[in-house]
Amino acid sequence: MAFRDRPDLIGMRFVRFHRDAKTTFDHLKGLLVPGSLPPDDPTGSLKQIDPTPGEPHPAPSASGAITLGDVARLAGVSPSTVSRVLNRPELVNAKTTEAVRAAIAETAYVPNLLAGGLASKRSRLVAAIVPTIANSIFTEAVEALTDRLEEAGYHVLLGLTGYPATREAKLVEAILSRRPEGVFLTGVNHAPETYRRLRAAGIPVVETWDITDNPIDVVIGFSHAAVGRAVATYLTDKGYRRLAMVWADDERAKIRRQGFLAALSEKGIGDVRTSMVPAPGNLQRGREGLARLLDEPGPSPQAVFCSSDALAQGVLAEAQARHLTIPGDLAVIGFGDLDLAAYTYPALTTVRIDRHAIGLKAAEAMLARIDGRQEVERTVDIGFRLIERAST
Amino acid sequence: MAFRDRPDLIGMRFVRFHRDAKTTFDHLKGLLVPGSLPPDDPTGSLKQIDPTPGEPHPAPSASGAITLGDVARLAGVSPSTVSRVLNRPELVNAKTTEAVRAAIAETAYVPNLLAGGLASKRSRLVAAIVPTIANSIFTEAVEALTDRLEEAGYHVLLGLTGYPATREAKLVEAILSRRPEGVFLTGVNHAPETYRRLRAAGIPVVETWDITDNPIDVVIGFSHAAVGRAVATYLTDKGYRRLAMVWADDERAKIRRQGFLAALSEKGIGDVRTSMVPAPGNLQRGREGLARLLDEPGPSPQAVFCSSDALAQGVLAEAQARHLTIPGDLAVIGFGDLDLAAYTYPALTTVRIDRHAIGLKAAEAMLARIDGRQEVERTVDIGFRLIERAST
DNA sequence: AGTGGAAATGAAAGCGCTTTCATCGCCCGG
DNA sequence: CCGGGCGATGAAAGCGCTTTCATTTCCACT
Repeated sequence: MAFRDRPDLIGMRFVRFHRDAKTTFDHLKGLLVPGSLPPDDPTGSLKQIDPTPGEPHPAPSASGAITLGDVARLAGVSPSTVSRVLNRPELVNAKTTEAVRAAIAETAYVPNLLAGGLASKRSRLVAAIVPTIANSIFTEAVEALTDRLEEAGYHVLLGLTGYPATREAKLVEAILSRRPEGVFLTGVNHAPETYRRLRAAGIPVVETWDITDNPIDVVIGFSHAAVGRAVATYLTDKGYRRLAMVWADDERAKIRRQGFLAALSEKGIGDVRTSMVPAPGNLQRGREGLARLLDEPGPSPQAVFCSSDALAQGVLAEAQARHLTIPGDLAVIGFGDLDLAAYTYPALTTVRIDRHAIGLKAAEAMLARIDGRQEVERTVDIGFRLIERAST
Repeated sequence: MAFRDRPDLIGMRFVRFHRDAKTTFDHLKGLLVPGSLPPDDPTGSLKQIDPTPGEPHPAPSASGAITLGDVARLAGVSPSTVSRVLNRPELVNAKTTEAVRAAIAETAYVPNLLAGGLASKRSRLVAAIVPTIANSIFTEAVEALTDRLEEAGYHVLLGLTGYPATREAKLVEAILSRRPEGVFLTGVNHAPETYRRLRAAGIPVVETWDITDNPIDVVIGFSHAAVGRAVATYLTDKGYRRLAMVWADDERAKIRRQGFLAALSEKGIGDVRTSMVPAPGNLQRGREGLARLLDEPGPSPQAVFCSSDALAQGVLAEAQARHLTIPGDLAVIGFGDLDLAAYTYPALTTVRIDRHAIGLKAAEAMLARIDGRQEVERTVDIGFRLIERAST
């Protein structure tokens, strides 16, 4: 209470300005580029190799950075040999390899993958394009993708499209100029322009988090309509009749909702109220969503289906704030099976998606494609599982 | 109950194999490279420009992809002019620009930034190195960084070091070969090797999530010790005496803990039990942590300080499961002010960090450095705020 | 009409690698 | 003792851009 007025408990902000020479790198231009020797060692061994006229190997790079040519001269071999040591060591004699490695260590050489990628036409880069990573269901897939590709010597370029994916088309265009060797996409609906560019790029494209019979290349996901139907069946089998939804209507949630409503109407349940909230769903919006539902006139629902676990958590919180017992007064079911779902109180019934598998399989599919392997599953349904817990 | 045995509610897995020609890209090698014409248009207008002997501009690229030279020939200008249109349009006559843009559109030209970066020594790449992004406190900073840098024409390379940051050194090494123009790092403690390489790279380096007087370059964060002290003061001022901790002891949490304990012992409170759990903290570990604390013999704590909100959420859940009233039986305070903290039941008292600001300021600092701007704040303490809610 | 200077463009030399192709020893079998 | 073949290495030609520097063009003014 009075605490908010206690400035001593508030972290102090302090900021320092340094205006000395170390503050910018201007004075180091062309000197402290990657791999160069420390400035306090102007007589480093490299400099002592005087590139006399007739010297067979390349002169030191003009820019001052250590290049593969510098390493080659120090090791007394040709640049091609250094390149081989780095990329195809099995082609090089053990003694030579050793000499080259010593030269690399001595010069603190850092290869330039921009140059390497240009020459070899292999960027060893993969783009991951997702709506958001902030407390999102996508992060685990991106993390699995990154980890697996890292092992294989690839790096991941992160592209964030926002929710809804308004920036996707421009992002894909921009990122293709990096010549990625693969693209990880979220969802299966993309701008026509995006399709064109991606097909023209001729690289593996993995669409995820949904399923389609007509993928650009590979799709790894599951049927959102089937999720909706499964939840409908589950809730009606449990005897719930007055149903409602708290829903953040992103593209894929929309399909879950349609599946849910279609299955319900087959069972003669037609009056399902939906409390729509903006995507992405979070705890706050879940609370607000349920509040709106309960404050409206009409019979109160027996069960609420939420488009995400985050929303469901909010629904749980709001229900508790209103002293409703769960599932007695209100049953709640979420979607996603976030880590927390098993540990909310009461534990949350939800739909589990193997998010890690999506990222991992995407990585494997890309690597297989890049290897030119013939048999790649084009449509992978990783399925889902309804996890029953205490909230229903 | 019986539901787990209802296979019809379980998402079916299905997998299809396609073995037709479209399954791999082998047959397209050198054809469908980025920017090439669609294969069903073999008489594309480009092909009709017969590169007769004496043709002043470059012949079509051997690899088949559309290059800047192809665009130049079609537009009837030199490659340098096309390059200018793309990078410094203010230097080019309006009519010429128009002709070049038309040629770019017609050829669906996609610039090659590997080549551009090599020639200009500007990769327009920034590396973001964080322990994890899976439901983590770091994602918002990475997202803000990515968004801001995207605007400026940069892309972000994502590097995941794991928890603890065992892979950081190797990751930094690998990623420097991409010649990033800046590096975003988590924490202020790094391997000596990492320091060396980063300094040698001569690029802006922003360390985050902590503070130090001796940053590699720029540090943007806050004092974890001060957080610990502030929480200690707050809890004791509220009258709590029997205190405990549920703690995931990562590098920075360790410092918060020390600050907390030091401030308490100054107040004569020395017997603070800590329930340690593995990092990263999550809801499950929070529950387990509190359970261990309560099941041990001895007086039960009046208040628990958790190293993260995720953990605090678990503590809340476990307390509820045990029918403890909060804060009457047990007060709970977290750290991080995740979105959900305001909406748990009861709402969680916690410490707010402006995560978004960390990413944004990091981006701004890098861009300022890259621009060669002189005055860059080397040490930025973004502070923190203790947010009092219902759980204490 | 002539001229100076700015604006616009082109020529050419790389950026730092990879990769093909050629060359050079060297060992083994005949 | 000689030729074939293989393992190991080097020479050189790019990869597709950017960026000086030089040249041409175009005006505004005298």
